[in-house]
Amino acid sequence: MSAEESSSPVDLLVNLASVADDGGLPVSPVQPAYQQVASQLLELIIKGTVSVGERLPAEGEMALQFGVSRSTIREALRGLSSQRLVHTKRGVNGGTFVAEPSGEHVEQYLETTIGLLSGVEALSVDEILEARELFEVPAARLAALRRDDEELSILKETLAPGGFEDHKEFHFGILKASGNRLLEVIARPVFSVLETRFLRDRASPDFRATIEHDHQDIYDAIAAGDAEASARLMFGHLERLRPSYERIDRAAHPSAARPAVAAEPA
Amino acid sequence: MSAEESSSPVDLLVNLASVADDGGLPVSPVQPAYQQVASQLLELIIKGTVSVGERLPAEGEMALQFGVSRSTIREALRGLSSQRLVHTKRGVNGGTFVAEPSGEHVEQYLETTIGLLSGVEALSVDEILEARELFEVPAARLAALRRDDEELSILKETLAPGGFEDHKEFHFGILKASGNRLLEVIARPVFSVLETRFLRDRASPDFRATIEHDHQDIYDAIAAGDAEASARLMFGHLERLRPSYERIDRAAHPSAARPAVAAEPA
DNA sequence: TCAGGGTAAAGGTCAGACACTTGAGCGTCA
DNA sequence: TGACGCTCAAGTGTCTGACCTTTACCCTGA
Repeated sequence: MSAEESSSPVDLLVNLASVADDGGLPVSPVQPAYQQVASQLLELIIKGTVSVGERLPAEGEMALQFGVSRSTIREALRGLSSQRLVHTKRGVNGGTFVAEPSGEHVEQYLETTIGLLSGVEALSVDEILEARELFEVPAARLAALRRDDEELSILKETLAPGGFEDHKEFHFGILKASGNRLLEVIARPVFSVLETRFLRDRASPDFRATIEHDHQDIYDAIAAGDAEASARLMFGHLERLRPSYERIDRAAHPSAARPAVAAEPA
Repeated sequence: MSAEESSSPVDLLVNLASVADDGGLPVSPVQPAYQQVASQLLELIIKGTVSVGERLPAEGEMALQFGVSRSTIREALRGLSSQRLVHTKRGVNGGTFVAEPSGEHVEQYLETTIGLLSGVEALSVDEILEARELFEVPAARLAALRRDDEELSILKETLAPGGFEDHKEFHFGILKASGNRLLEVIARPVFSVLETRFLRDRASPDFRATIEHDHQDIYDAIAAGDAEASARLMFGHLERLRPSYERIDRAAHPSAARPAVAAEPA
């Protein structure tokens, strides 16, 4: 422990040797060094010991401080950077920086994972459809109450021509207008998974017309600030779409066939 | 391209050299090799070219196939394994395996990320509280309709002694009883973030008693199968808890002060 | 004042070596 | 015959040390 300067941006923990728990039934005594390093860095980030945008020591320095090789440090860093907790820059003044957490990445992650879960019977289409209802119906209600003019005009633009993307953008627009960013971040990937993995009849003749008609009605309700109508119409819209999604084995859980619970129009 | 045996479990893509897009405004022409490798492996996993539980080639083999060094392969693998897309085992018959996606990890990831987002003004407590309401009120409604005897008895156990953990377990029990695993996976971390980061008055005198009383009422409604009462009571419960959470700067968005939209008791 | 090249810090990549883990096969001994 | 234990080999984990590449900054000269 050379107490030479201690001028490093962060005083890293440095105690690779302790075993930590695990909890798993299989024995697995120690974690690999790269995991231990990653855990310690993660802790620094979560606890705010290093703040967003701050630079971590150079890889070589960290290797010295942790008492491991640079490769090990790099492997730990790769794990963190793939979770968008840090990002690296090359060149002079380069280095590893604590990343600003972004909703976008969460969405991307959720989309991948929900897709994977559904492909492994850990999640049925019914559950995803139901969750979508649970998210988007209230979102429509909130949008009617909170949308500002800009959000409204963006929403309106998605009504007109009938581009493929507009279907998606309409729903995303409502989520945005709901004013709840957590809801938005969570509901978007749910929507995306349904659209990209389970939607059939994508080009059916009436299908498109029905959707566009529904969207128009929902838009009108939101524009009018009628919360309950917005919710009711969104609910009807989603129910109408329901048969268009492919069903896969509904495993385990005895979930009722038709939820029909999300909205309760007066 | 040695077409010697081609007996490898997976025929990897091998085309490190193409640049791929990026989209970012900053120039950044090519991606690092480890990212390209990670992307290609990710694609194999998402598209199901390699299925869950299957073993990827050994690190050394992949290094040959991709035309990069083993360190590069390992860095790519670390990224994937930190997202729980693969996991590695040592020893004979060890290797890198496509992981079974698990809800648990999603929860853990969401908890971390939501916590981080809230610590960076990208998410206000109000939004998280509102989202919780949006998730748990319908969950209570669904639980009343779907809970089986086992779920009910587990729920009952969380009522009695008043342990600290029981508060949490009660809410988790309801999410489980809702029968929607996606809702469960998403709502649990939202709850956890609120409890661990924003809850004050944790040990207030009446606080505990109020909570336990509410829980009892909700339990009774669920046990009775009264969906609307369950939803209404859960809504009331959450509204009552609301002042116990710390407020932070509500940035940007003009979100209304009191949502009070999640439930609409008849 | 501005353009151009040099420089050095830091990440990216490579090669090769050795250590550690662990299942499987084999052999020994009771 | 069966249980114990040894050895082996495949594969990940880790280290070393080198070199390449990128890039902000400085210095020089027109």
